[in-house]
Amino acid sequence: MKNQEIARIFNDIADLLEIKGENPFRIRAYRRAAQNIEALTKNVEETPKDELLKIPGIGQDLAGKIEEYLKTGRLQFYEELKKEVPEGLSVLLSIPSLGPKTAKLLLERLKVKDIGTLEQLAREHKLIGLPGIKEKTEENILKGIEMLKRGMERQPLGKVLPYANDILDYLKKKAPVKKLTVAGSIRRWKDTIKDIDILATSEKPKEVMDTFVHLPHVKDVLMHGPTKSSVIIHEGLQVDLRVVEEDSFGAALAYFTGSKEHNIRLREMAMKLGLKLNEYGIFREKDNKKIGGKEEEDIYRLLGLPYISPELREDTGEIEVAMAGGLPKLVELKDIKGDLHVHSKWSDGSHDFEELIHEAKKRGYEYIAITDHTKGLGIARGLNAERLMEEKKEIDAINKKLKGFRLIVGTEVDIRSDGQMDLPDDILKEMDIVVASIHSGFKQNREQITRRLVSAMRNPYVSIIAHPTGRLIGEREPYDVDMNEVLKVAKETRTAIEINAYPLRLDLNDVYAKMAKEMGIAIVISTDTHITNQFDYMIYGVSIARRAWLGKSDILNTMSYNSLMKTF
DNA sequence: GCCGTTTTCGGCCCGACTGTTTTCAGTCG
Repeated sequence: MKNQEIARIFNDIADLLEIKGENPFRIRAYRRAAQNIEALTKNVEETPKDELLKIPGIGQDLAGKIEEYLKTGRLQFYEELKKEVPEGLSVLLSIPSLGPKTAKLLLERLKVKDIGTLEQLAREHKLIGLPGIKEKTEENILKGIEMLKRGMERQPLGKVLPYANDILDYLKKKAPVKKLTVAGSIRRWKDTIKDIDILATSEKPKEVMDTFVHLPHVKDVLMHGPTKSSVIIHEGLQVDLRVVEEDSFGAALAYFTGSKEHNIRLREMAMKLGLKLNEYGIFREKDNKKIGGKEEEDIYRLLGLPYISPELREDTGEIEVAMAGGLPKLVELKDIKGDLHVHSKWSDGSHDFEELIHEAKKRGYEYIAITDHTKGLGIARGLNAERLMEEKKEIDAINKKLKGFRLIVGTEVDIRSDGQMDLPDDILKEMDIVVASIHSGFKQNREQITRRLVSAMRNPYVSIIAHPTGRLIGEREPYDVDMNEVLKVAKETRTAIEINAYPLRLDLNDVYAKMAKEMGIAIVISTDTHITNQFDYMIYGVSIARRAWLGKSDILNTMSYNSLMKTF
Protein backbone atom coordinates (compact mmCIF):
# COMPACT_ATOMS: atom_id res chain seq x y z
CA MET A 1 0.00 0.00 0.00
CA LYS A 2 1.31 3.40 -0.95
CA ASN A 3 -0.96 5.30 1.48
CA GLN A 4 1.84 6.21 3.88
CA GLU A 5 4.16 7.14 1.04
CA ILE A 6 1.70 9.60 -0.45
CA ALA A 7 0.89 11.05 2.96
CA ARG A 8 4.58 11.67 3.52
CA ILE A 9 4.97 13.41 0.18
CA PHE A 10 1.99 15.67 0.84
CA ASN A 11 3.42 16.56 4.23
CA ASP A 12 6.79 17.28 2.61
CA ILE A 13 5.10 19.53 0.09
CA ALA A 14 3.39 21.37 2.94
CA ASP A 15 6.79 21.94 4.60
CA LEU A 16 8.31 23.21 1.39
CA LEU A 17 5.40 25.53 0.66
CA GLU A 18 5.64 26.83 4.21
CA ILE A 19 9.26 27.80 3.75
CA LYS A 20 8.41 29.48 0.48
CA GLY A 21 5.87 31.56 2.40
CA GLU A 22 2.95 30.29 0.35
CA ASN A 23 -0.74 30.72 1.15
CA PRO A 24 -1.27 29.13 4.59
CA PHE A 25 -4.59 27.66 3.51
CA ARG A 26 -2.98 25.88 0.62
CA ILE A 27 -0.48 24.45 3.08
CA ARG A 28 -3.28 23.36 5.37
CA ALA A 29 -4.97 21.66 2.45
CA TYR A 30 -1.88 19.50 1.85
CA ARG A 31 -1.58 18.64 5.53
CA ARG A 32 -5.23 17.73 5.81
CA ALA A 33 -5.02 15.58 2.70
CA ALA A 34 -1.90 13.87 4.06
CA GLN A 35 -3.66 13.04 7.27
CA ASN A 36 -6.69 11.65 5.54
CA ILE A 37 -4.62 9.49 3.21
CA GLU A 38 -2.76 8.16 6.22
CA ALA A 39 -6.03 7.30 7.92
CA LEU A 40 -7.54 5.84 4.77
CA THR A 41 -8.80 2.32 5.34
CA LYS A 42 -8.54 1.33 1.70
CA ASN A 43 -5.52 0.68 -0.41
CA VAL A 44 -5.10 3.91 -2.33
CA GLU A 45 -3.84 1.92 -5.31
CA GLU A 46 -7.17 0.14 -5.49
CA THR A 47 -9.23 3.30 -5.04
CA PRO A 48 -10.68 4.84 -8.22
CA LYS A 49 -10.62 8.59 -8.70
CA ASP A 50 -14.29 9.19 -7.91
CA GLU A 51 -13.71 7.40 -4.59
CA LEU A 52 -10.64 9.52 -3.88
CA LEU A 53 -12.76 12.64 -4.38
CA LYS A 54 -15.04 11.50 -1.58
CA ILE A 55 -12.18 11.66 0.92
CA PRO A 56 -12.51 14.87 2.93
CA GLY A 57 -9.93 17.39 1.82
CA ILE A 58 -9.17 15.73 -1.52
CA GLY A 59 -10.34 17.62 -4.59
CA GLN A 60 -9.67 17.39 -8.33
CA ASP A 61 -6.11 18.66 -8.04
CA LEU A 62 -4.91 16.37 -5.26
CA ALA A 63 -6.74 13.37 -6.67
CA GLY A 64 -4.89 14.07 -9.92
CA LYS A 65 -1.58 14.28 -8.08
CA ILE A 66 -2.26 10.94 -6.39
CA GLU A 67 -3.02 9.35 -9.74
CA GLU A 68 0.10 10.83 -11.28
CA TYR A 69 2.25 9.43 -8.49
CA LEU A 70 0.68 5.98 -8.66
CA LYS A 71 1.03 5.88 -12.43
CA THR A 72 4.53 7.28 -12.86
CA GLY A 73 6.12 6.74 -9.46
CA ARG A 74 6.91 10.43 -9.13
CA LEU A 75 5.21 13.79 -8.75
CA GLN A 76 6.36 16.56 -11.06
CA PHE A 77 5.17 19.35 -8.77
CA TYR A 78 7.00 17.83 -5.80
CA GLU A 79 10.25 17.35 -7.74
CA GLU A 80 10.21 20.97 -8.88
CA LEU A 81 9.47 22.21 -5.41
CA LYS A 82 12.43 20.27 -4.05
CA LYS A 83 14.68 21.96 -6.59
CA GLU A 84 13.51 25.39 -5.48
CA VAL A 85 14.08 24.90 -1.77
CA PRO A 86 17.56 23.84 -0.64
CA GLU A 87 17.67 20.34 0.74
CA GLY A 88 17.94 20.25 4.51
CA LEU A 89 16.20 23.55 4.99
CA SER A 90 12.96 21.88 5.94
CA VAL A 91 14.85 20.16 8.75
CA LEU A 92 15.17 23.62 10.32
CA LEU A 93 11.42 23.59 10.81
CA SER A 94 11.80 20.71 13.22
CA ILE A 95 13.68 22.99 15.62
CA PRO A 96 11.25 24.05 18.35
CA SER A 97 10.56 27.80 18.32
CA LEU A 98 11.87 28.10 14.78
CA GLY A 99 9.17 28.40 12.17
CA PRO A 100 8.94 29.04 8.44
CA LYS A 101 9.41 32.80 8.67
CA THR A 102 12.68 32.50 10.53
CA ALA A 103 13.86 29.64 8.34
CA LYS A 104 13.26 31.74 5.26
CA LEU A 105 15.01 34.72 6.82
CA LEU A 106 18.03 32.60 7.73
CA LEU A 107 18.26 31.23 4.21
CA GLU A 108 17.94 34.58 2.50
CA ARG A 109 20.21 36.62 4.74
CA LEU A 110 22.80 34.11 5.93
CA LYS A 111 22.46 31.28 3.40
CA VAL A 112 21.77 28.84 6.24
CA LYS A 113 20.82 25.49 4.79
CA ASP A 114 21.33 23.03 7.62
CA ILE A 115 21.31 22.75 11.37
CA GLY A 116 25.09 22.46 11.75
CA THR A 117 25.69 25.82 10.06
CA LEU A 118 22.91 27.42 12.04
CA GLU A 119 24.30 26.18 15.32
CA GLN A 120 27.77 27.52 14.53
CA LEU A 121 26.43 30.93 13.49
CA ALA A 122 24.32 31.13 16.64
CA ARG A 123 27.31 30.28 18.83
CA GLU A 124 29.32 33.02 17.15
CA HIS A 125 26.39 35.41 17.75
CA LYS A 126 26.05 36.07 14.06
CA LEU A 127 22.27 35.85 14.09
CA ILE A 128 21.93 38.98 16.19
CA GLY A 129 21.11 41.96 14.10
CA LEU A 130 18.81 40.20 11.70
CA PRO A 131 15.37 41.79 11.81
CA GLY A 132 13.61 40.68 14.97
CA ILE A 133 16.52 38.67 16.33
CA LYS A 134 18.42 39.62 19.48
CA GLU A 135 20.22 37.67 22.22
CA LYS A 136 17.13 35.92 23.53
CA THR A 137 16.00 34.60 20.15
CA GLU A 138 19.49 33.36 19.44
CA GLU A 139 19.56 31.62 22.81
CA ASN A 140 16.19 30.03 22.08
CA ILE A 141 17.38 28.75 18.73
CA LEU A 142 20.38 27.10 20.40
CA LYS A 143 18.09 25.68 23.06
CA GLY A 144 15.80 24.36 20.34
CA ILE A 145 18.71 22.67 18.58
CA GLU A 146 19.70 21.04 21.86
CA MET A 147 16.16 19.79 22.37
CA LEU A 148 16.06 18.41 18.85
CA LYS A 149 19.37 16.62 19.38
CA ARG A 150 18.17 15.06 22.61
CA GLY A 151 15.37 13.62 20.57
CA MET A 152 11.85 14.75 21.33
CA GLU A 153 10.39 11.71 19.68
CA ARG A 154 6.92 10.45 20.28
CA GLN A 155 6.84 7.94 23.12
CA PRO A 156 4.52 4.97 23.60
CA LEU A 157 1.29 5.80 25.40
CA GLY A 158 1.91 3.01 27.90
CA LYS A 159 5.14 4.68 28.99
CA VAL A 160 3.73 8.21 29.08
CA LEU A 161 0.48 7.56 30.92
CA PRO A 162 2.17 6.74 34.26
CA TYR A 163 4.20 9.99 34.07
CA ALA A 164 1.01 11.92 33.39
CA ASN A 165 -0.79 10.32 36.30
CA ASP A 166 2.11 11.06 38.61
CA ILE A 167 2.05 14.74 37.66
CA LEU A 168 -1.71 14.82 38.18
CA ASP A 169 -1.26 13.35 41.67
CA TYR A 170 1.30 15.99 42.57
CA LEU A 171 -0.84 18.84 41.30
CA LYS A 172 -3.87 17.52 43.12
CA LYS A 173 -1.91 17.51 46.37
CA LYS A 174 0.11 20.70 46.01
CA ALA A 175 -1.89 23.15 43.90
CA PRO A 176 -5.28 24.79 44.52
CA VAL A 177 -7.03 22.95 41.67
CA LYS A 178 -10.65 21.87 41.54
CA LYS A 179 -11.07 19.83 38.38
CA LEU A 180 -7.97 18.22 36.95
CA THR A 181 -7.69 15.96 33.92
CA VAL A 182 -5.43 14.89 31.08
CA ALA A 183 -6.46 16.06 27.65
CA GLY A 184 -4.67 16.05 24.29
CA SER A 185 -3.59 12.90 22.52
CA ILE A 186 -3.55 10.94 25.78
CA ARG A 187 -7.27 11.48 26.16
CA ARG A 188 -7.70 10.45 22.55
CA TRP A 189 -5.64 7.32 23.37
CA LYS A 190 -3.22 7.75 20.51
CA ASP A 191 -0.66 4.93 20.53
CA THR A 192 2.25 7.35 20.76
CA ILE A 193 2.41 10.68 22.54
CA LYS A 194 4.46 13.79 21.90
CA ASP A 195 3.41 15.85 24.89
CA ILE A 196 1.28 15.61 27.97
CA ASP A 197 -1.62 18.07 28.06
CA ILE A 198 -3.27 18.78 31.38
CA LEU A 199 -6.35 20.90 32.06
CA ALA A 200 -7.32 22.29 35.44
CA THR A 201 -9.92 24.60 36.88
CA SER A 202 -8.99 26.89 39.73
CA GLU A 203 -9.84 30.20 41.32
CA LYS A 204 -6.13 30.83 41.77
CA PRO A 205 -4.62 30.07 38.37
CA LYS A 206 -1.40 31.93 39.09
CA GLU A 207 -0.67 29.76 42.12
CA VAL A 208 -1.34 26.64 40.07
CA MET A 209 1.10 27.81 37.42
CA ASP A 210 3.79 28.60 39.96
CA THR A 211 3.41 25.19 41.59
CA PHE A 212 3.49 23.50 38.21
CA VAL A 213 6.73 24.98 36.94
CA HIS A 214 8.42 24.04 40.23
CA LEU A 215 7.36 20.38 40.29
CA PRO A 216 10.27 18.00 40.95
CA HIS A 217 9.62 16.44 37.52
CA VAL A 218 10.54 19.67 35.77
CA LYS A 219 13.83 19.96 34.00
CA ASP A 220 13.23 23.08 31.96
CA VAL A 221 10.52 25.75 31.80
CA LEU A 222 9.56 26.69 28.25
CA MET A 223 6.69 29.00 28.99
CA HIS A 224 5.22 30.40 32.18
CA GLY A 225 2.12 32.54 31.83
CA PRO A 226 -0.85 33.27 34.06
CA THR A 227 -3.13 30.58 32.57
CA LYS A 228 -0.81 28.46 30.44
CA SER A 229 2.62 27.00 31.05
CA SER A 230 4.87 24.47 29.35
CA VAL A 231 7.74 22.52 30.83
CA ILE A 232 10.08 19.72 29.84
CA ILE A 233 10.25 16.88 32.36
CA HIS A 234 13.27 14.69 33.03
CA GLU A 235 11.95 11.93 30.77
CA GLY A 236 12.26 14.43 27.90
CA LEU A 237 8.57 14.99 27.35
CA GLN A 238 6.86 18.35 27.12
CA VAL A 239 4.01 18.94 29.55
CA ASP A 240 1.47 21.72 28.95
CA LEU A 241 -0.87 22.91 31.67
CA ARG A 242 -3.84 25.15 31.04
CA VAL A 243 -6.08 26.62 33.74
CA VAL A 244 -9.56 27.98 33.10
CA GLU A 245 -12.57 28.87 35.22
CA GLU A 246 -15.09 26.22 36.16
CA ASP A 247 -17.65 27.70 33.80
CA SER A 248 -15.37 27.12 30.80
CA PHE A 249 -14.27 23.60 31.68
CA GLY A 250 -16.22 21.82 28.93
CA ALA A 251 -15.13 24.16 26.17
CA ALA A 252 -11.54 24.07 27.39
CA LEU A 253 -11.62 20.28 27.58
CA ALA A 254 -12.84 20.07 23.99
CA TYR A 255 -10.26 22.61 22.87
CA PHE A 256 -7.40 20.96 24.74
CA THR A 257 -8.34 17.41 23.73
CA GLY A 258 -8.12 18.23 20.05
CA SER A 259 -7.19 17.11 17.65
CA LYS A 260 -6.29 20.49 16.28
CA GLU A 261 -7.89 19.58 12.97
CA HIS A 262 -11.07 18.40 14.67
CA ASN A 263 -11.23 21.71 16.54
CA ILE A 264 -10.81 23.70 13.36
CA ARG A 265 -13.75 21.87 11.83
CA LEU A 266 -15.91 22.52 14.90
CA ARG A 267 -15.04 26.21 14.82
CA GLU A 268 -15.84 26.43 11.13
CA MET A 269 -19.20 24.85 11.83
CA ALA A 270 -19.80 27.31 14.64
CA MET A 271 -19.07 30.23 12.32
CA LYS A 272 -21.62 29.03 9.81
CA LEU A 273 -24.22 28.89 12.56
CA GLY A 274 -23.48 32.46 13.64
CA LEU A 275 -21.56 31.22 16.66
CA LYS A 276 -18.03 31.53 17.91
CA LEU A 277 -16.19 28.68 19.59
CA ASN A 278 -13.05 29.01 21.70
CA GLU A 279 -11.65 27.46 24.87
CA TYR A 280 -13.86 29.65 27.03
CA GLY A 281 -17.17 28.61 25.61
CA ILE A 282 -19.52 28.84 22.69
CA PHE A 283 -20.87 32.34 21.99
CA ARG A 284 -23.49 34.03 19.82
CA GLU A 285 -21.72 36.15 17.23
CA LYS A 286 -24.19 39.05 17.29
CA ASP A 287 -24.11 39.93 21.00
CA ASN A 288 -21.18 37.79 22.17
CA LYS A 289 -23.46 36.08 24.68
CA LYS A 290 -22.14 32.81 26.01
CA ILE A 291 -24.62 30.01 25.43
CA GLY A 292 -22.61 27.02 26.62
CA GLY A 293 -19.25 25.59 27.57
CA LYS A 294 -19.45 24.33 31.14
CA GLU A 295 -19.84 20.79 29.85
CA GLU A 296 -18.14 19.31 26.82
CA GLU A 297 -21.50 18.00 25.65
CA ASP A 298 -22.74 21.61 25.28
CA ILE A 299 -20.36 22.21 22.41
CA TYR A 300 -21.53 19.30 20.28
CA ARG A 301 -25.19 19.83 21.12
CA LEU A 302 -25.10 23.52 20.15
CA LEU A 303 -23.42 22.66 16.87
CA GLY A 304 -26.19 20.19 16.14
CA LEU A 305 -23.96 17.16 16.54
CA PRO A 306 -24.16 14.06 18.69
CA TYR A 307 -21.37 13.77 21.25
CA ILE A 308 -18.19 12.54 19.60
CA SER A 309 -15.88 10.39 21.75
CA PRO A 310 -12.33 11.70 22.12
CA GLU A 311 -10.92 8.61 20.39
CA LEU A 312 -12.66 9.61 17.16
CA ARG A 313 -11.64 13.26 17.08
CA GLU A 314 -9.10 13.25 14.28
CA ASP A 315 -11.05 14.92 11.47
CA THR A 316 -10.86 11.75 9.45
CA GLY A 317 -14.55 11.69 8.67
CA GLU A 318 -16.10 11.55 12.14
CA ILE A 319 -17.77 14.94 11.75
CA GLU A 320 -19.43 14.06 8.46
CA VAL A 321 -20.62 10.73 9.84
CA ALA A 322 -21.82 12.37 13.06
CA MET A 323 -23.86 14.87 11.03
CA ALA A 324 -25.52 12.00 9.22
CA GLY A 325 -26.24 10.35 12.57
CA GLY A 326 -24.10 7.33 11.72
CA LEU A 327 -21.55 7.15 14.53
CA PRO A 328 -21.17 3.62 15.89
CA LYS A 329 -21.69 2.79 19.53
CA LEU A 330 -18.11 2.10 20.53
CA VAL A 331 -16.99 -0.97 22.43
CA GLU A 332 -16.28 -0.45 26.13
CA LEU A 333 -14.02 -2.22 28.58
CA LYS A 334 -17.03 -3.67 30.39
CA ASP A 335 -18.13 -5.41 27.16
CA ILE A 336 -15.06 -7.64 27.23
CA LYS A 337 -15.93 -11.10 28.55
CA GLY A 338 -12.54 -12.76 28.42
CA ASP A 339 -8.95 -12.73 27.24
CA LEU A 340 -7.89 -15.02 24.41
CA HIS A 341 -4.11 -14.74 24.66
CA VAL A 342 -2.67 -15.63 28.05
CA HIS A 343 0.59 -17.33 29.03
CA SER A 344 1.02 -19.55 32.07
CA LYS A 345 3.94 -21.08 33.95
CA TRP A 346 3.86 -23.91 31.45
CA SER A 347 5.80 -21.62 29.08
CA ASP A 348 7.11 -18.15 29.92
CA GLY A 349 4.22 -16.88 32.05
CA SER A 350 4.63 -16.29 35.78
CA HIS A 351 1.46 -17.85 37.14
CA ASP A 352 -0.32 -21.15 37.44
CA PHE A 353 -3.90 -21.65 36.32
CA GLU A 354 -5.47 -20.98 39.73
CA GLU A 355 -3.85 -17.56 39.96
CA LEU A 356 -4.82 -16.69 36.40
CA ILE A 357 -8.40 -17.76 36.99
CA HIS A 358 -8.58 -15.75 40.20
CA GLU A 359 -7.32 -12.59 38.50
CA ALA A 360 -9.53 -13.06 35.45
CA LYS A 361 -12.62 -13.47 37.62
CA LYS A 362 -11.67 -10.31 39.50
CA ARG A 363 -11.97 -8.49 36.18
CA GLY A 364 -15.42 -9.90 35.56
CA TYR A 365 -14.33 -12.33 32.84
CA GLU A 366 -16.17 -15.52 31.95
CA TYR A 367 -13.22 -17.22 30.30
CA ILE A 368 -9.57 -16.97 29.34
CA ALA A 369 -7.65 -18.93 26.77
CA ILE A 370 -4.37 -20.45 27.85
CA THR A 371 -2.10 -19.98 24.85
CA ASP A 372 1.40 -20.99 25.78
CA HIS A 373 4.26 -20.86 23.31
CA THR A 374 5.35 -23.81 21.22
CA LYS A 375 8.74 -25.47 21.10
CA GLY A 376 10.23 -23.27 18.36
CA LEU A 377 10.42 -20.54 20.96
CA GLY A 378 13.01 -22.20 23.15
CA ILE A 379 13.76 -18.99 24.98
CA ALA A 380 10.15 -18.89 26.17
CA ARG A 381 10.20 -22.54 27.26
CA GLY A 382 7.84 -23.35 24.41
CA LEU A 383 5.94 -26.63 24.65
CA ASN A 384 6.39 -29.63 22.41
CA ALA A 385 3.44 -31.75 21.34
CA GLU A 386 3.66 -34.03 24.32
CA ARG A 387 3.85 -31.23 26.89
CA LEU A 388 1.01 -29.34 25.23
CA MET A 389 -1.20 -32.40 25.45
CA GLU A 390 -0.28 -32.75 29.13
CA GLU A 391 -1.25 -29.12 29.63
CA LYS A 392 -4.56 -29.77 27.90
CA LYS A 393 -5.23 -32.67 30.21
CA GLU A 394 -4.66 -30.50 33.25
CA ILE A 395 -6.90 -27.74 31.90
CA ASP A 396 -9.65 -30.25 31.14
CA ALA A 397 -9.47 -31.49 34.71
CA ILE A 398 -9.68 -27.98 36.13
CA ASN A 399 -12.63 -27.11 33.91
CA LYS A 400 -14.58 -30.00 35.36
CA LYS A 401 -14.36 -28.33 38.75
CA LEU A 402 -15.09 -24.76 37.58
CA LYS A 403 -18.50 -23.15 37.70
CA GLY A 404 -19.35 -20.09 35.62
CA PHE A 405 -15.84 -19.82 34.26
CA ARG A 406 -13.92 -21.63 31.56
CA LEU A 407 -10.31 -22.09 30.68
CA ILE A 408 -10.09 -22.40 26.93
CA VAL A 409 -7.49 -24.86 25.68
CA GLY A 410 -5.19 -23.13 23.26
CA THR A 411 -1.68 -22.45 22.09
CA GLU A 412 0.26 -19.62 20.54
CA VAL A 413 1.82 -21.63 17.79
CA ASP A 414 4.98 -20.21 16.28
CA ILE A 415 4.94 -19.62 12.54
CA ARG A 416 8.35 -20.87 11.50
CA SER A 417 10.51 -18.95 9.09
CA ASP A 418 9.55 -21.33 6.27
CA GLY A 419 5.85 -20.79 6.95
CA GLN A 420 5.33 -24.17 8.61
CA MET A 421 3.38 -24.34 11.88
CA ASP A 422 5.61 -25.29 14.79
CA LEU A 423 3.31 -28.22 15.73
CA PRO A 424 1.60 -30.75 13.47
CA ASP A 425 -2.06 -30.45 12.53
CA ASP A 426 -3.11 -33.50 14.56
CA ILE A 427 -2.01 -31.64 17.70
CA LEU A 428 -3.47 -28.26 16.69
CA LYS A 429 -6.71 -30.06 15.98
CA GLU A 430 -7.01 -30.90 19.67
CA MET A 431 -7.03 -27.22 20.68
CA ASP A 432 -10.17 -25.12 21.21
CA ILE A 433 -8.35 -22.16 19.72
CA VAL A 434 -5.02 -21.74 17.96
CA VAL A 435 -3.32 -18.38 17.99
CA ALA A 436 -0.57 -18.15 15.39
CA SER A 437 2.20 -15.60 15.28
CA ILE A 438 5.65 -14.71 14.05
CA HIS A 439 8.55 -14.51 16.50
CA SER A 440 11.56 -14.83 14.26
CA GLY A 441 12.86 -13.95 10.82
CA PHE A 442 11.70 -10.36 11.10
CA LYS A 443 14.20 -9.35 8.46
CA GLN A 444 12.67 -11.48 5.75
CA ASN A 445 11.37 -9.65 2.72
CA ARG A 446 7.80 -8.60 2.16
CA GLU A 447 6.91 -11.58 0.06
CA GLN A 448 8.33 -14.12 2.51
CA ILE A 449 6.69 -12.62 5.60
CA THR A 450 3.36 -12.26 3.84
CA ARG A 451 3.56 -15.84 2.62
CA ARG A 452 4.20 -17.08 6.18
CA LEU A 453 1.12 -15.32 7.54
CA VAL A 454 -0.98 -16.45 4.61
CA SER A 455 0.02 -20.07 5.06
CA ALA A 456 -0.84 -19.85 8.76
CA MET A 457 -4.29 -18.51 7.93
CA ARG A 458 -4.82 -21.27 5.38
CA ASN A 459 -4.17 -23.85 8.09
CA PRO A 460 -7.66 -25.12 9.01
CA TYR A 461 -6.93 -25.08 12.74
CA VAL A 462 -5.53 -21.57 13.10
CA SER A 463 -8.22 -19.33 14.61
CA ILE A 464 -6.40 -16.04 15.25
CA ILE A 465 -3.33 -14.21 13.98
CA ALA A 466 -1.65 -12.48 16.91
CA HIS A 467 0.27 -9.20 16.77
CA PRO A 468 0.06 -9.24 12.99
CA THR A 469 2.73 -6.65 12.15
CA GLY A 470 5.27 -7.49 14.85
CA ARG A 471 6.02 -3.92 15.83
CA LEU A 472 7.37 -2.85 19.22
CA ILE A 473 6.73 0.86 19.46
CA GLY A 474 9.96 2.78 19.77
CA GLU A 475 12.02 -0.43 19.71
CA ARG A 476 11.31 -2.41 16.59
CA GLU A 477 9.70 -1.43 13.32
CA PRO A 478 6.95 -3.69 12.02
CA TYR A 479 8.23 -6.36 9.70
CA ASP A 480 7.71 -5.70 6.02
CA VAL A 481 4.35 -7.24 5.32
CA ASP A 482 1.60 -6.71 2.76
CA MET A 483 -1.26 -6.09 5.18
CA ASN A 484 -3.66 -5.58 2.31
CA GLU A 485 -3.03 -9.18 1.25
CA VAL A 486 -3.05 -10.49 4.83
CA LEU A 487 -6.45 -8.96 5.52
CA LYS A 488 -7.87 -10.28 2.25
CA VAL A 489 -6.82 -13.81 3.15
CA ALA A 490 -8.11 -13.36 6.71
CA LYS A 491 -11.48 -12.49 5.23
CA GLU A 492 -11.40 -15.43 2.85
CA THR A 493 -10.31 -17.99 5.45
CA ARG A 494 -12.45 -16.44 8.21
CA THR A 495 -9.43 -16.07 10.44
CA ALA A 496 -9.76 -13.58 13.28
CA ILE A 497 -7.16 -10.86 13.71
CA GLU A 498 -5.85 -9.77 17.09
CA ILE A 499 -5.49 -6.31 18.51
CA ASN A 500 -2.66 -7.02 20.90
CA ALA A 501 -3.19 -4.73 23.87
CA TYR A 502 0.36 -4.86 25.21
CA PRO A 503 1.20 -1.13 25.26
CA LEU A 504 4.41 -1.47 23.26
CA ARG A 505 2.65 -3.51 20.61
CA LEU A 506 -0.87 -2.14 20.05
CA ASP A 507 -0.85 -4.31 16.98
CA LEU A 508 -3.07 -4.11 14.89
CA ASN A 509 -2.94 -0.36 15.06
CA ASP A 510 -6.06 1.79 14.74
CA VAL A 511 -5.94 2.21 10.95
CA TYR A 512 -5.52 -1.49 10.18
CA ALA A 513 -8.15 -2.41 12.77
CA LYS A 514 -10.63 -0.08 11.09
CA MET A 515 -9.70 -1.54 7.73
CA ALA A 516 -10.30 -5.05 9.07
CA LYS A 517 -13.71 -4.09 10.40
CA GLU A 518 -14.73 -2.54 7.10
CA MET A 519 -13.70 -5.75 5.34
CA GLY A 520 -15.87 -7.76 7.71
CA ILE A 521 -13.02 -9.51 9.49
CA ALA A 522 -13.58 -10.70 13.06
CA ILE A 523 -11.36 -9.03 15.63
CA VAL A 524 -10.23 -10.10 19.09
CA ILE A 525 -8.64 -7.88 21.71
CA SER A 526 -6.06 -9.75 23.80
CA THR A 527 -3.44 -8.77 26.34
CA ASP A 528 -0.77 -11.43 25.79
CA THR A 529 -0.54 -11.55 29.58
CA HIS A 530 2.59 -13.07 31.15
CA ILE A 531 2.10 -11.55 34.64
CA THR A 532 -1.37 -11.07 36.03
CA ASN A 533 -1.26 -7.28 36.32
CA GLN A 534 -0.90 -7.28 32.54
CA PHE A 535 -4.57 -8.24 32.34
CA ASP A 536 -5.09 -4.52 32.95
CA TYR A 537 -3.59 -3.72 29.55
CA MET A 538 -6.99 -4.61 28.10
CA ILE A 539 -7.98 -0.93 28.28
CA TYR A 540 -5.23 -0.07 25.77
CA GLY A 541 -6.56 -2.62 23.32
CA VAL A 542 -10.12 -1.45 23.81
CA SER A 543 -8.98 2.09 23.15
CA ILE A 544 -7.32 1.12 19.88
CA ALA A 545 -10.58 -0.59 18.96
CA ARG A 546 -12.50 2.58 19.79
CA ARG A 547 -10.11 4.64 17.69
CA ALA A 548 -10.87 2.16 14.91
CA TRP A 549 -14.61 2.83 15.28
CA LEU A 550 -15.27 -0.71 16.51
CA GLY A 551 -18.43 -1.64 18.35
CA LYS A 552 -19.13 -4.54 20.65
CA SER A 553 -20.37 -6.73 17.82
CA ASP A 554 -17.11 -6.36 15.88
CA ILE A 555 -15.16 -8.06 18.65
CA LEU A 556 -15.32 -11.78 19.32
CA ASN A 557 -14.31 -11.72 22.97
CA THR A 558 -17.36 -9.68 23.89
CA MET A 559 -19.34 -12.88 23.32
CA SER A 560 -20.33 -15.39 25.93
CA TYR A 561 -18.31 -18.58 26.08
CA ASN A 562 -20.89 -20.67 24.25
CA SER A 563 -21.32 -18.28 21.33
CA LEU A 564 -17.58 -17.82 21.09
CA MET A 565 -16.92 -21.54 20.82
CA LYS A 566 -19.38 -21.83 17.97
CA THR A 567 -17.38 -19.33 15.91
CA PHE A 568 -14.04 -21.15 16.12
C1' DG B 1 -5.99 23.67 -2.51
C1' DC B 2 -10.75 22.83 -0.79
C1' DC B 3 -15.45 23.91 -0.58
C1' DG B 4 -20.69 25.62 -0.86
C1' DT B 5 -29.43 24.70 2.80
C1' DT B 6 -25.99 32.24 2.86
C1' DT B 7 -21.15 31.49 -1.95
C1' DT B 8 -18.59 27.94 -8.10
C1' DC B 9 -15.34 32.90 -5.98
C1' DG B 10 -13.85 34.35 -1.83
C1' DG B 11 -13.70 32.87 2.05
C1' DC B 12 -10.76 29.57 5.04
C1' DC B 13 -10.25 28.89 13.83
C1' DC B 14 -8.74 31.02 17.72
C1' DG B 15 -6.09 32.52 21.50
C1' DA B 16 -1.70 32.28 24.84
C1' DC B 17 2.86 33.41 25.30
C1' DT B 18 7.37 35.34 24.01
C1' DG B 19 10.50 38.60 22.32
C1' DT B 20 10.94 42.45 19.97
C1' DT B 21 8.43 45.68 19.66
C1' DT B 22 5.80 51.18 21.42
C1' DT B 23 1.32 47.95 18.88
C1' DC B 24 2.91 43.48 16.80
C1' DA B 25 4.80 39.22 14.47
C1' DG B 26 6.07 34.63 15.06
C1' DT B 27 5.28 30.20 16.96
C1' DC B 28 2.60 26.82 18.97
C1' DG B 29 -1.24 23.82 19.80
